Amino acid sequence: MPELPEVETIRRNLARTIKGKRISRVSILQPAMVKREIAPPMLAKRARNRFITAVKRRGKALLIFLDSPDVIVFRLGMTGQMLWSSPGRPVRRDMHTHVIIDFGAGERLLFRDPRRFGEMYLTGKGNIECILRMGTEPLHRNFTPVVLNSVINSRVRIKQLLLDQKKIAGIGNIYSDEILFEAGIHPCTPSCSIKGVRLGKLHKAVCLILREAIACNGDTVSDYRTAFNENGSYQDNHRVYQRQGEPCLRCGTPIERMQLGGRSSHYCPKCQK
DNA sequence: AGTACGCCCTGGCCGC
DNA sequence: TGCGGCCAGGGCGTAC
Repeated sequence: MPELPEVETIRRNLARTIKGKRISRVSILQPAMVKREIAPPMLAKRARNRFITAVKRRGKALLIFLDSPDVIVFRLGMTGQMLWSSPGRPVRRDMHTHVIIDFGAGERLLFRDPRRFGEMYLTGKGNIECILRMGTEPLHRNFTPVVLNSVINSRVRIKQLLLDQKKIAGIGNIYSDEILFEAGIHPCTPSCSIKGVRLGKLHKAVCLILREAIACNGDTVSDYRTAFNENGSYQDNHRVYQRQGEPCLRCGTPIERMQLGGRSSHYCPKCQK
């Protein structure tokens, strides 16, 4: 499932391929995937003939900036993919391909999403923050232990808090489990009870795990692919995620799994207190 | 207001 | 072997 490291990998791929290019056509094959007030035909019309000035990311959202007041926002949900297709390495569209952005000369970007939890929309550049309403960017240099302390101010269990995009942007179910293991913190710990050394460890773990995952080009547990249709490799580095029953890599205790707020949570009962 | 939960969707996997 | 049913979960809407 695309979380911050996966979207960042795709962003870097697209910055190399589509930045500076002109959109010749936008084909919306599945109009239901286009959300918000601007209807699919209008979106296609407003994006047509526009140059792409930048490819950015905010949390798990991918932002394609146009040389107009508009920006195209993609949210990939659980199984969304952004696939780059060129004459040298063509990608064939299938029943799960919902949008095709053509650049001419056989170059195109495909938005695919089998489970259709993703979405696409067009909005004004000035509206982005207002629409996304996301919290702090964990890899930005202004994300400090002091900032982390200020957002973990509730009694909500830390696992659920890490998943709250309004608090910290971009962390999903895989990385929240991996971060809490790295920090040695039990997922049920009340957020506001994490102070001092433990807070420092948590801050360090957030930065470390996310950077490590980006270095791996993300985590392919199921559908995620880079924009070049390649697998990530972070799944080979899981300490706890989907390792229930297997020995903890640190102490050998079997990894446990529990439901927390409707999401599965994996942890070592001995290493995480 | 802050928190909890159900819903959307479909491929893959499990068990009979 | 085949098929029915259930599970995964990001983000939002609703309920309490």
